[in-house]
Amino acid sequence: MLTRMTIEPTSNEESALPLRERKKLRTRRALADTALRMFLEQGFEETTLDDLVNTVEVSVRTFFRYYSSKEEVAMTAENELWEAYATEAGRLRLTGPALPHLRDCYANAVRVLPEGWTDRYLLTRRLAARTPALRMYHAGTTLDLQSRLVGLLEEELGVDSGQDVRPWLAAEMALAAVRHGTKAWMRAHGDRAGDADTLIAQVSRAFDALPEAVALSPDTPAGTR
Amino acid sequence: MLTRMTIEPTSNEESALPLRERKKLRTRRALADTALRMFLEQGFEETTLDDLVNTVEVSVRTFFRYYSSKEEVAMTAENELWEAYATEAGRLRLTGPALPHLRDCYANAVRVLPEGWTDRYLLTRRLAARTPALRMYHAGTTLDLQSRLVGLLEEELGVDSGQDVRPWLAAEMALAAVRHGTKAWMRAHGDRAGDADTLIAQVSRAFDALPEAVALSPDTPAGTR
DNA sequence: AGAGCTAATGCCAGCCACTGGCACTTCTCG
DNA sequence: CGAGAAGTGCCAGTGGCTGGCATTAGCTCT
Repeated sequence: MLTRMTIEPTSNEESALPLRERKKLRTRRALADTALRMFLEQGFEETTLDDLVNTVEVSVRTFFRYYSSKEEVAMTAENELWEAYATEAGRLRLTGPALPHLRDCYANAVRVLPEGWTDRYLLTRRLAARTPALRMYHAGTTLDLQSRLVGLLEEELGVDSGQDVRPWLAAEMALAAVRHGTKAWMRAHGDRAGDADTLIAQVSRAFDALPEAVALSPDTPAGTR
Repeated sequence: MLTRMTIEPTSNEESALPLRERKKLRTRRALADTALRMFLEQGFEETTLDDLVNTVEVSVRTFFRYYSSKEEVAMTAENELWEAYATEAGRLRLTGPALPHLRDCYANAVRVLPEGWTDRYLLTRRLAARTPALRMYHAGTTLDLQSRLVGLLEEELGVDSGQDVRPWLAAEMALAAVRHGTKAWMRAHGDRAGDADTLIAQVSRAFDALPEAVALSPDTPAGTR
């Protein structure tokens, strides 16, 4: 249907793609959006894959051509963030200390994400917070990201991550800051939508708390929130 | 239970237990040992649960009364370590800086583990290193441990982990040090058995590298291995 | 020593996530 | 428009995991 489109009709958005690609994108999004909605409404375990694919009206087989697991489709929004984070981190040169750099890369990544992402992300995190299987999956996916960050640090610093634990430790710290900054962000939002700037602020705050955390001791009580 | 047993027969080992308990323990160990062996020989994915339970000669149903997943039985040795670590951390008072304290608790935990544990652990880690599903599972189980450590830090430091990210960050750092110290330990052992002291040494080294990792920067190249 | 209790096990039937193979439809491009 | 490719659906199957119930085996008490 609608074969030509030579004159570029509306040409709005990213939909200047061939028809087939647009349909794929629609299916992909329908799956992720419906999954998130259904999982939030009836629970992750309680919603079967059949429920989901029947609602979206695709076959199970097709679902698995888009997403490799039930967990993955639930965490789409987060995976988009990881993708953006890795891209940003690979794009910028490292000129100063590694952790502030990774902090800024995170901020850029969040800003790069499309309109409306923040809301989906908040919902995704809320779902994950009450679903053990998704917390597990989350922990797993950060392993990939971690390796990628180490690869970049290794390159920029000219160290060998096979010999030097520090790049690994730094990457772990960055991800820890992201995780717990995000948690603080979620806590701050009772149920109204969160905004990207607050997210960035909370995560940055967590990054900045890293040095205090290393030195954490009964003698030095006070600190950032 | 254990009504009489007044004369204490052989009384060797921990097997001064009632017969039924001893059988359970034997089944439990047979499952873990056989699983580890089979997974290493033919691969984790390639070995079905049926293979395992047929070899040990128990029913599938019984298997799941001992272990809650295929992953768990594979990682038994590591779970013993987490258990010991949490126990040690809960046992000792925190008098100085948190991270050195957690480092020492880890060392104690390793020393508390029974004879022969180190070998099983090395094999377990080797298996995990080549099995994505187990790396995922590993990442998941550390979440539990992390919460427990935070609970303890919270108590000792009198801070509210709901308001203060630092205990979370410190716990993450401790686990990061454990993970990458362990990795270094495994690298050091081509294929001969590793010993507990070297493990402790490598993990302690990683703990001590944490401050350097926070400060990691192109300007400060050198550092611990 | 034997009866009665309870814990542990085995068997069966089933759910659900996930996969390979093949036929069929739908878009694309020359 | 027609050929080839890309995407989809159906089907049958595997494997991890669970609930329910009958059966067995260790424990306890007299």
